[in-house]
Amino acid sequence: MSEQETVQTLDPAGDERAPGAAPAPGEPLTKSVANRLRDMIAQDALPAGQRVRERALAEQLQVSRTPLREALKVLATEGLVALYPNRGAVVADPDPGEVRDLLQLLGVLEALGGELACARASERELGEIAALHYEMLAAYARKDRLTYFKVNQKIHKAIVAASGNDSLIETHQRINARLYRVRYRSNSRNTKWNIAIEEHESILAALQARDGAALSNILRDHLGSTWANVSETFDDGGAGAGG
Amino acid sequence: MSEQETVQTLDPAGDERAPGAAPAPGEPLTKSVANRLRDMIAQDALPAGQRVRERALAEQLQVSRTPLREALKVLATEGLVALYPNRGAVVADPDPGEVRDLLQLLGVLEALGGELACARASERELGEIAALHYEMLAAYARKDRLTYFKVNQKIHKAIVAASGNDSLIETHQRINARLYRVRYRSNSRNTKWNIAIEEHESILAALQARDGAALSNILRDHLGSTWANVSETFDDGGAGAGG
DNA sequence: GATTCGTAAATGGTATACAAAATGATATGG
DNA sequence: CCATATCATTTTGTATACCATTTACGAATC
Repeated sequence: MSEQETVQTLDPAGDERAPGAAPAPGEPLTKSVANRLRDMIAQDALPAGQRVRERALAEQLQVSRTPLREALKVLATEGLVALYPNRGAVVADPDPGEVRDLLQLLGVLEALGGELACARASERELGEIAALHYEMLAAYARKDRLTYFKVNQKIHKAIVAASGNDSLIETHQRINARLYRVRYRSNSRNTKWNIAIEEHESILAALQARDGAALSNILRDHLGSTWANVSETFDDGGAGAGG
Repeated sequence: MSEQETVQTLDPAGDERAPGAAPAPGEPLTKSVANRLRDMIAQDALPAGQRVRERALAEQLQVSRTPLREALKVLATEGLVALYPNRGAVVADPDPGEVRDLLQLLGVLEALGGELACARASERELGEIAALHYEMLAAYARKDRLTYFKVNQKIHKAIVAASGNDSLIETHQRINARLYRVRYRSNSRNTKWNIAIEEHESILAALQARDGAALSNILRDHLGSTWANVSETFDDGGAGAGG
């Protein structure tokens, strides 16, 4: 049997999906709950380090414990929560070392994505990335940190998406999700904003020149400077994730 | 902060764990079932493309449907099975394009692992990798393909483990698991065995010289030739070229 | 004879109930 | 006043029951 139809990956984690309770028809509750939990973690509705009470959360989400527990197992596999036997789930709270490791990993993923994108991206995809780049510059000119952050994420996602390597795209999305909260926090205190902008100019240039080797190196270094910013937030404010 | 204790990652997928029904005390059934399913998939007890019947499998494993379903959700997140809404689970059966993508991804993961290993591995770790290397040569001399395959896997795993980057180690393990079956099959028909051996000599040399840049490049190319072997096992001869 | 519609069996999705373990409080003894 | 042990409550783990959807099979019709 070779029916392929619409496969349920249980983890699309697409761009902007409607928050709240938007139940797609015929969609398993587990998937819907997993998506909602990811959003809640990303926007600190479920703060890092906080214990997750199944019954309370299930009631809040208007579902039974069964799909919630299945979703938690998925989130645990993705590294967004940690499971302790007989003691439930805790929202993941990566320490500096873990964040550094994740950024290092994300670096090589984006490096590969950029290299493949240079070789395989369509002109239309390159144009869209360029458009996002200028959107980002606009946000920078307005000192609109929130918009900058979101568009910045879109750019990196678009570059990897242009690689055409689905496994890479999914892995990148997953690692990125684990860093979302930390990077969001770091973004609001980023003191080296201009450096990031300069690097992005190089990124766009290499991409438009389809210089895969150059783009690959830039992207790795780019996340190196991201680490420089993020690590600062661990020094001063970050310590006690007040729980 | 800092109760770390024994965190349940739900996916250690350690080396050789006892097959059959080895119930660890106090271990959640979901985790145990997930491990058993991974083994069953790896050794074709659950053939690729086969539909998974929940009730039958649950009875076979002597558990109820609940932990089995939770385990299937985890395996789906790992890409080992695909879930179709209201139509159940199917063991993943990657097509050539997907295998090529996964190998490309695995390549950059091992490249990073090798680079970090050169910088951070202890002498003891290097010694163990060298020992495995000679074990592999022994299996090659005996034309013992099964032992060769297993030791080969151990070597690559050990290199990445020596990187010290836990997130990288876990991601590598996960991508590798998705390729295990295909590579196992390809191993039994590998016609370029000597080339792989030569490459492994270079790998060991670069590692012992702690030449991270060199090892990084070799490991990427190494999986390129792995693709050359694997693609032969697909009847149509493989679509598209490697990297 | 092929196709389509209807019905029945089977399968997956969700909720609930029960059992085991852990956490927290309280009381008691030092 | 503090430490410890015991007990009640809470919470997780697992199994089972119920419902919705899908799928297979057969009959009727074109």
